[in-house]
Amino acid sequence: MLVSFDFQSDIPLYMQLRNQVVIGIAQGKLLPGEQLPTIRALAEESGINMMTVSKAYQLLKQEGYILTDRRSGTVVAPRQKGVISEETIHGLRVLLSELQVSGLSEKEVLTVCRKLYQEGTK
Amino acid sequence: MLVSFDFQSDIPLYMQLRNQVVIGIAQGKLLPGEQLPTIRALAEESGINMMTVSKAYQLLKQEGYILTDRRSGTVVAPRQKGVISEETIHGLRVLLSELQVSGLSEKEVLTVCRKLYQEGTK
Amino acid sequence: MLVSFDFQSDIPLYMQLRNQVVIGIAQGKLLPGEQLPTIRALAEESGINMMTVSKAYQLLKQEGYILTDRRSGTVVAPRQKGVISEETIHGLRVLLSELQVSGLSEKEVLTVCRKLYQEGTK
Amino acid sequence: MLVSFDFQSDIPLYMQLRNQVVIGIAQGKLLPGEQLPTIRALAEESGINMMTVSKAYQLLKQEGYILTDRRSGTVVAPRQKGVISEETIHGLRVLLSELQVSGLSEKEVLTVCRKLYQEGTK
DNA sequence: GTGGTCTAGACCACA
DNA sequence: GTGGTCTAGACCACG
Repeated sequence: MLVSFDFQSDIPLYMQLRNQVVIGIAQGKLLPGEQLPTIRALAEESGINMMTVSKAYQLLKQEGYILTDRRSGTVVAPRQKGVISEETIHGLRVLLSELQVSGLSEKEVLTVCRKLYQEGTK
Repeated sequence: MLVSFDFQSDIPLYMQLRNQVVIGIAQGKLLPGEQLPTIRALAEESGINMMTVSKAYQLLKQEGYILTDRRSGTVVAPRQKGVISEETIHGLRVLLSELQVSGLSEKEVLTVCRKLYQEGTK
Repeated sequence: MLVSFDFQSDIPLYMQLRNQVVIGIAQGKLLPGEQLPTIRALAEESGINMMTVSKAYQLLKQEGYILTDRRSGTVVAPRQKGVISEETIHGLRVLLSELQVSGLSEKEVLTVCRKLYQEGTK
Repeated sequence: MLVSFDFQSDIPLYMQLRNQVVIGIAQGKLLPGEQLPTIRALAEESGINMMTVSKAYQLLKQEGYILTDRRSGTVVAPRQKGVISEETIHGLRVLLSELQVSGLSEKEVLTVCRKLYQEGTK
């Protein structure tokens, strides 16, 4: 699991990190129970501030993606059926609208989504 | 075409407006050539500032969703096959990962996407 | 001499008209003494407001490109060595800087300028 | 890098600032990677509003001249061959036509352009 | 009456 | 301390 950052992006660094962890879990690169790097380690190796890493970890914890284990530090949470947040659905609605307005048919859009989902299964 | 804002959301107002216009175009509630409310009118009826509306309009213009005719104000741009931006794909990858980690199967995810796309066709 | 307008441009219509007349004179499509269409005629055939045409004509007159002849209406002024305005030089400096920053060498920039100048001699 | 504004000019302040930055980059007074003054600092020292500076910076960012690094603020973008915009060429055509109508020969015009380009190389 | 520009403040998210 | 966002006004260019 490698993390990388685009310092010019308009997405905050802590959110970029959070997104990479979520994608990593989906792709199976991060397995339930697997230990995440310590805040200090991750901050040092990627050149970002410890507070930024901390903020990302806190968010991920709150969203249920990771949890703090007393013995082994921060680990990936066991998979469990979670609720789909309203924000996720709303974000999806916006992005799918963008694709639709760009001229993609329903079939084409579903093909894109299937491809992206399967990327997640790799 | 009605607009509404969530003043508690962490999504900036101008982006909320931009998103509603994009969704409106996808849903056919805003037709190509149709005139959008003037900046002042929209600002007044929705209780947000003129410059905030202006910012949203400028973003939409830059993205090719609308254009301002020097004679007739701001109108919805004619539909044309556009390029899919890298950001759209990246955002989609993140959201689909969230769904996947929440335990949704490929089939279920595609069902959600189809439903949302068809909402756009209404 | 045909005029055409881009109603979506950020250049005002009266300035677009003014520019087309200047280019037309440079290209020899408008000869000294040649009569320009009346304000009303030009406005009607091109679908813009009479006030807009009037504003362009007034600007062109003030800049010495055209003059009002008592007998024949508005005509192209006789060519004469004019002063180069400070704004022209400043505008040129900005545009040449843009080309330079885009990576064009002095030779390439001069080639572009020569080509554009010779277009004017057609 | 000093900035100065002509408050009587009909060129908007944000555009005057944008132009000065472009010229500064061309002249090598602003080097790739060099940090630009913060929005607040520039606004204060030049007596214009923060939002006006912000608007100029956003335009420059969009045009690829500068970029904002989430850690180190706003810096000059690394030079790279860019595309020449259609507007630049059109603007050049207008200005060269003005020179031509003023009576400058091709040789004289190219001399002017060479001089201005080399000013940029200083 | 339209959009564009600008001001002088304020608050917040980010790092 | 940085840029991003927002407000409530104002003035102007354009058509």
